[in-house]
Amino acid sequence: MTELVTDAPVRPGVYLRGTETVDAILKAALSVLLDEGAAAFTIRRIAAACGMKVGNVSYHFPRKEMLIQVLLDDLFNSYDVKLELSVRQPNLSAEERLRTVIAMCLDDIASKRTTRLFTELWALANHNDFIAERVRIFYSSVHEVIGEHVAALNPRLSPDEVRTLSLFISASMEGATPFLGYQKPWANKMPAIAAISAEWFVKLAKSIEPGEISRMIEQRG
Amino acid sequence: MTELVTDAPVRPGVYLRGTETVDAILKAALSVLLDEGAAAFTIRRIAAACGMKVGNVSYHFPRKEMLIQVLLDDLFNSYDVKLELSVRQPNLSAEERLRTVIAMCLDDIASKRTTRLFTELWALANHNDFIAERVRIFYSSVHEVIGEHVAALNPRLSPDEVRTLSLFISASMEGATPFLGYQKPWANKMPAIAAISAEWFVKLAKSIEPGEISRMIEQRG
Amino acid sequence: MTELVTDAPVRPGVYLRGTETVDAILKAALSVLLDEGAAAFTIRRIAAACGMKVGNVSYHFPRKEMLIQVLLDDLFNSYDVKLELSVRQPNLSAEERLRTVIAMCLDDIASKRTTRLFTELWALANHNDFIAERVRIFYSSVHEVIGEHVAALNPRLSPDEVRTLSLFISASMEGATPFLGYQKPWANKMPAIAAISAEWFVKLAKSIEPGEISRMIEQRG
Amino acid sequence: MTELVTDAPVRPGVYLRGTETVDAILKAALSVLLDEGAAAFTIRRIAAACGMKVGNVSYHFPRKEMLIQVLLDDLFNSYDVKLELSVRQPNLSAEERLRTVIAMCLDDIASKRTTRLFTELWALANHNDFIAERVRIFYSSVHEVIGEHVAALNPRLSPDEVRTLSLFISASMEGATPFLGYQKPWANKMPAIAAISAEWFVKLAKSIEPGEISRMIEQRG
DNA sequence: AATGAATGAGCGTTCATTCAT
DNA sequence: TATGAATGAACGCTCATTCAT
Repeated sequence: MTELVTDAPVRPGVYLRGTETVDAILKAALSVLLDEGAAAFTIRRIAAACGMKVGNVSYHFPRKEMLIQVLLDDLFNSYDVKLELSVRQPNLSAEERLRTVIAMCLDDIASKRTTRLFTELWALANHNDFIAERVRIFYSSVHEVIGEHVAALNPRLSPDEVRTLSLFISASMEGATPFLGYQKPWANKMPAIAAISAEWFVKLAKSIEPGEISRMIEQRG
Repeated sequence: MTELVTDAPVRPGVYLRGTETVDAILKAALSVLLDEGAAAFTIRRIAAACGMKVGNVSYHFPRKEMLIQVLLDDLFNSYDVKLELSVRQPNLSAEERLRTVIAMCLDDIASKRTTRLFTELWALANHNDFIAERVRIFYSSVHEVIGEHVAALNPRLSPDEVRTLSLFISASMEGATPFLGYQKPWANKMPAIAAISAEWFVKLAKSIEPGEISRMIEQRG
Repeated sequence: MTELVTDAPVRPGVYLRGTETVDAILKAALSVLLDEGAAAFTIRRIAAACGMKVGNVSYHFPRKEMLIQVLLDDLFNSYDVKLELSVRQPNLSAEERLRTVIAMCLDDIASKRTTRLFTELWALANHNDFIAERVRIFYSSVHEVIGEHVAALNPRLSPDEVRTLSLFISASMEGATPFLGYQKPWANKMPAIAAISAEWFVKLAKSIEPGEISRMIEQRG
Repeated sequence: MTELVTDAPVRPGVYLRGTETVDAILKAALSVLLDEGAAAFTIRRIAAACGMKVGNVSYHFPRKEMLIQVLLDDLFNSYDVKLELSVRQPNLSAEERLRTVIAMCLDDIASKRTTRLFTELWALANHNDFIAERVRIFYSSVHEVIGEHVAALNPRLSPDEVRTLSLFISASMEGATPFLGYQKPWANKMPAIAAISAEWFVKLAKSIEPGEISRMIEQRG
C-alpha cells in the first residue's frame, strides 16, 4: 500500500514546479512566447533566454510538448486564482460584482501577457487538441463565474439562459483582445469600450426575460 | 519587427500556365494555413499540397513573405467584396441593414475559413507588422460599414461616438470566433448568440444618447 | 563540297562574338567577375547585370563553361594585342624596349581588370585544366616577348637561359599583383617597385654570363 | 563587402572528443580548399570529407565564416611559426640568413599547401575584407623578417628603403607561385629561379645606395 | 531571339532530440 | 544536474539547365 504512494512524476522527465531551474525555464518560455511569438518558441531560444544550454532544457522537459503543457497548466492556474478572487467580493451587490468582473476582464485583456498569450492560444487551439481542451476548460470556468453574477442579477433565468448570456458577455469581451489589447490599433479606446461593456452587459443580464432568447432565435430563423 | 512593405508585390504569372500555377500555389497555401496552421506553413508543404516542386514555388514567389502578402491581399480583397455587397441593400431600413450585417458577420465567423484565418492572423499580427497593418486596415473598413448603419439609426451621434459603437459591436462579434467559430466548443450556441447580437447591438445603436459614452467613462474613472 | 563550307559554330550554342547580345553578356560577365568575384559569377547575376533574363543567357551560352571559355578567349586576345604592340617599337634600343615592356606590365598589373582577373584565374587554374592551359599559353607568349628583348640585350645567352631569365622577370613582376595591384595594400609603392624592376631586370639581363645560372644552381645544390 | 570581424572567434571544442572533431573538420576543410578549390568549399563537402553529418559541422562552426576564420588563424599561425624559426639563425652571416629565407620561401611556395592556399586567398581577398586583412598582416610580418636581413646587409639604408626592398623581394618571390608552384607549368624551373633569386636579391640588398631608389623613380617620372 | 516555367540538386542554417560524460 | 556532442530532418533559398511558347 505505502509503496503505491509516490511523489515521482508519472510521465518521464523532471519538471517539478518549484525547482529553481524548471521555474526559470518556464519563465523564459513564457517571455519568449509573448515577446517573440509561437514561431520563435524553440528550445534554443528558451534556453538562451534563461542562460541555459539546450541539453539542460531538454533534460528537464524531454518533449517540447511537455514544456507547453506545464507552461499552460501554470498559466491557467494563475488565471484561475485571479478569477476566484473576483468572486469573493461579499460586500458588493450582484450588479457591482458583475461590473467588477467585466472591468477586471477587460483590464486583463489589455495586458501584454493576456493579449499575446490568448491570441497565440486561439491559433494553436485550431490544430492542437491539448491546447484546445485547456482553453475550453478555462473559459468554462470564466463563463461559470460570470454566470453566477448573471443568475444573481436575474434569478428567473434558466441555467441554460444564464450560460448563453455568460457566453455572449465573455465572447464579447474577449473580442476586445485583437482590437484593444496590448499594442493593438484601438487600444486607446479601451476606456470607452469598458464603460459601454459594464453598462450594457449589466443591462442585458438584468432585462432579458426568461424565454426571450428562444423567441429571438425563432424570429430570425 | 518585420519591416513594412509599402509596395505591394506584383502578382506573378504572365503566361496562362503561370497564372494557373500561381493560383494553385495560393490555393494550396491557404489550405495549408487553414488545415495545418501557421507552423506548417512552409514552402515545402505548400509545394506538396499542390503537387509542385519546391523550386517552382520559389520561382513564382522568390520570397516567402511575398507569398504571404499576395495571399493576404487576395483574401482581404474577397472579404472587402463581400462587405461591399452587404452595404448595397437599398430596399432595407437602417435597422434591417444593421441586422443583416451582424448576421452576415457572425455567419462568416462560423465558417472554417474565417475562424481559422483570423485566429492565425491575430497571433501573427503580434510580431509581424505587415500582417498587423493589413488586419488593421481590414477592420477599419468593417468598422466604417457598421458605422454607416449606426449613424443612420442614430443620426445625432457624433462621428467619434459612431466609431466607438462600431468598434464595440465589431469587437463583440469577432469575440465569437474562438468560442463559436468552426469546430469551436460552443459552436452550437451560435444561433442564440447571433440572435442576442442582432437584437442588442441594434438596441444599443438606437438608444445610446449623444454624450452618454463620455458620461459613462467619467462615472467609472 | 560547297555544303561542307559553313559558318555555323561547331559547338552547340549561339555565341558568335560581334553579336550585340553576346557582347553584352560577355561584358556583363567580366564586370561581375571583376566586381563581385568568382563566387558571384552566376548566370543569374550576369543576366541581371546586362538586363537580360536567365533563359536568354542560357540560350546564347548553353553551358556556363562555354561562357567562361569565350570570355577568356576574348580577354587573352586583348592582352595579346597589347603585348604585340609592345614589341613593335623599332626606334628604341633593346634596353629601352625591355624597360618599356616592364613598365607596361606593371602598369597593367595595377589596373583593376588585370589585378582582379589574374588573381581569380590563378585560383581557378588550380582545378580547371582549361583555364590552366589558357593561362599557360598566355604567359608563354609573355615570356617570349620578354625573351626577345633579353636575347637582344645579351646575345651570348643560350635559348634556355633566355627563357629562364624571362620567366624570372615575368614571375617577379606578376608577384606585384597581390601586393601592389588595384586596391591592394601596398599599391602606393608601385612607383618605387616599378623603378627598381626596370633598373634591375635590365641589369640582370645584361650582366648574367652564359653558364652562370647553371653554376649558381650547382653551388646551391 | 564582408564586414571585418574584429573579435577572432574562440576556437570551439571543450571536450577531448570535441577538439578532435574540430581538428578533423579543420583538416578536412583545408584539404577540400586545396584539393577542390573555393567553389567546393561547402559545409556539405567538408562534412563528407571528414565523415561527419552536416549538422555536426554546423554545431561546431555555427557560421561558415567562423570556420574560415579559425582555419585561416591556424594556417597563418603555422606560417608565423615557420617564419620565426627562419630568423633565429644566430650562427649565420647576414647574407647567409637572407639566402636562407629566400630559399625557405621559394621552397614553401613550391609546396601544394602554399601554392593552392595563397592563390585562393589572393582571389578571395578581392571581395572579402576579412581575408584581405589577414593576408595583409601576414605579408607585413614576412616583409619585416626580410627587412631585418636587408638592414643588416646594408645598414645605411633608411627604414623606408628597407621596406621597399623587402616588398620588392617578397613580391618577386610570391610571383613564383602561379608559375613555379605545385603542379604549375614551370615547376621544373624552380631550382634555376631559386638560384637567381638568392644571388640577385642579395646583390640588390647589398648594392643599392641610400637615395638611389628615389633617384630611379625621378628618372622614370 | 527571347523568356516564362519548371526541375533537381545543392546551399547554409535551425530544429528537437539523444546520449555520453 | 548539467552540458557538449551528435544526428537526421527540415527550413528558405539559389543554382545551372531544359523546354514550350
